[in-house]
Amino acid sequence: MQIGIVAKKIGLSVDAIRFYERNALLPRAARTQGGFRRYGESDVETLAFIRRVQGLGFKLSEIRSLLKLRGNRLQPCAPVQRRLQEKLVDVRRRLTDLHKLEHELRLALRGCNKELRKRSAHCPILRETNACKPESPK
Amino acid sequence: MQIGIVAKKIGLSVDAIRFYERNALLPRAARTQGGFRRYGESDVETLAFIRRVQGLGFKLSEIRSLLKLRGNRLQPCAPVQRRLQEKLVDVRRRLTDLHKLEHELRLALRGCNKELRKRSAHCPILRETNACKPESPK
DNA sequence: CTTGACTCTGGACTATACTCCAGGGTGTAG
DNA sequence: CTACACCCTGGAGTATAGTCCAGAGTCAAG
Repeated sequence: MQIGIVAKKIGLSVDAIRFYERNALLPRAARTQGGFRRYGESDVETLAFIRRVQGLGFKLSEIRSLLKLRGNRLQPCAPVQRRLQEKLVDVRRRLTDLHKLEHELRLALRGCNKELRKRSAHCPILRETNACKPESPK
Repeated sequence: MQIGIVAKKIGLSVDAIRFYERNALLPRAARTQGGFRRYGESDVETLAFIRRVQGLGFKLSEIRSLLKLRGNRLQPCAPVQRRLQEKLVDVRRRLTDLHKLEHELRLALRGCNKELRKRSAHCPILRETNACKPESPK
């Protein structure tokens, strides 16, 4: 298969596949005499794997390390599990942060609404008053 | 006040303040003969404002537009409210996405645990089987 | 052999919000 | 006057995950 076919099959751009090769997510593909990349089913599977774990929130550098485990003959679950666990922790931290942000935004909006009910057009966010104090995010 | 003092006061780096000036978040500061920036209280307030809304999740380009409203004599609440509302929608979308991701990760981990209970060390994530199908995140 | 679709490489570019640097000038206390 | 801390400018670098490009070559069909 040539790269365009694979790209279509997996739903990636040709450029993305070449990018993965350049960045050691894929081995250097076999070539025709003319220099065209030739792919087989196992390449397609690798790309599908990449998409799969990317969908789990892993970044390419992390995927590189997952791919090494995958290349291992006895594909050991434990290290994968550890990575999943870490990623879950990370996602939960981001969830917490976003929930806080949502809260702050709702507070700020409440401030605006209050002002509008008073028929004042002056915005409490724009005023210097600490209308909403987001505790300087580090 | 010179820039270092302001930086300390607000909790920003000197470089960040200069960066804001270069990027039109702050007006070009007044200078001494020697070319040192001189700041007054209103500059400090502007910087505090920037930090405040940055804490609400606004990016610098959005803050630039908020700063225009702030410069307006009658600081109108309505447009600010609209922006807050949009930001809230955005944050909620991100929350939804992250919740989905958390779910996927928990599913994947469950797959690993099941495998370990079977005393098999082979990882369902690493196998080509669609152990977890993240629906190609377009 | 020609045509048209496809592919090759290397490098530049995108967005974000800064940080870090060199090489030089300034301000002020002693 | 001399230190020494501070400041100036312009530009490069950081991380991420690619995209887009020019200029050239290749492949398969007709």
